[in-house]
Amino acid sequence: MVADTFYKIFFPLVPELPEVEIVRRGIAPVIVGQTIDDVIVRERRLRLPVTPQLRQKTRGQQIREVRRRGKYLLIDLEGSVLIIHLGMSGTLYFSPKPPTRKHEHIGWKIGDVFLIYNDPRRFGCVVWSSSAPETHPLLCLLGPEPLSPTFDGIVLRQALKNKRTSIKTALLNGHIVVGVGNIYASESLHKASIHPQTPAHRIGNVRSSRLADSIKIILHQAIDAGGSTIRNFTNVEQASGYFQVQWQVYGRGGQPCTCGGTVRQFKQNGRSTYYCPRCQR
DNA sequence: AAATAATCCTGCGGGC
DNA sequence: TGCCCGCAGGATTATT
Repeated sequence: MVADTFYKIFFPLVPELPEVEIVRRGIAPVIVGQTIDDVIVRERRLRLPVTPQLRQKTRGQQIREVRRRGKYLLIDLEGSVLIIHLGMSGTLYFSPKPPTRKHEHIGWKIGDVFLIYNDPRRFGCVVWSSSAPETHPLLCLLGPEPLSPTFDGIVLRQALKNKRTSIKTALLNGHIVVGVGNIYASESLHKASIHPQTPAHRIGNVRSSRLADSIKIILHQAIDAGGSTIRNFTNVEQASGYFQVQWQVYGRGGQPCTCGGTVRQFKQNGRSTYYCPRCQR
């Protein structure tokens, strides 16, 4: 039973893999095994239009499992699946009331609570699919999971060796690896001491191995920081510790790096990149 | 064919 | 105080 107060998980960051994983861990224990009693759709104009099937095909369905693929959340039903992406401003949280507030686009009535999809910028999507999510157009071309044991320096080097674009741009494209967005790309490259403008094919075996390890460590740290404070999504106060995560370079232009250098900011493909010119080569 | 630019959208903060 | 502008970025589409 969720308390009758309005609780909302708010991420100050754009949801990347760790944030989606934390959402997954937060909602799974509450909804797995439960039945979707009803679906309220208030706004269909998301990145992909919300279809009538989202309500028609899922009412009365039991929730079997909650999985994650990259930045996509997968809610398995009985022979079908909900594919949810939080875009840049999406949040999922529980409320005792149906969705009525601004940007509360979708609400699932599950037992005595509502799971609310809130997304001010509407860059996210909520899709119902009757086929296996792995074959869905949204997911079928995605690269490897960075936290999978099969993702390592060898795999990364192989994927980078024919790419002439910069390593930072390569990390963001979803084909080399999934789940790494603008923030964790900068952080991972800093940890691996790699300059963000390095051509991808110039990253050899040694640095590929270091980068793969760095990505895993950075993502795990973020998940642990959130996961250790957000036990479930019924108490927003417990989330405060998550906000205290300190990035090494992201958002710190002009400030000192731990190496004694000064963090710099510049644009790559319209996206802000942060790095330290002293320790990243 | 691959790399880059434009696009969607709202909230927020700076400047005046 | 309020308005305008720029900025923020995930993923798709269009263009070079």
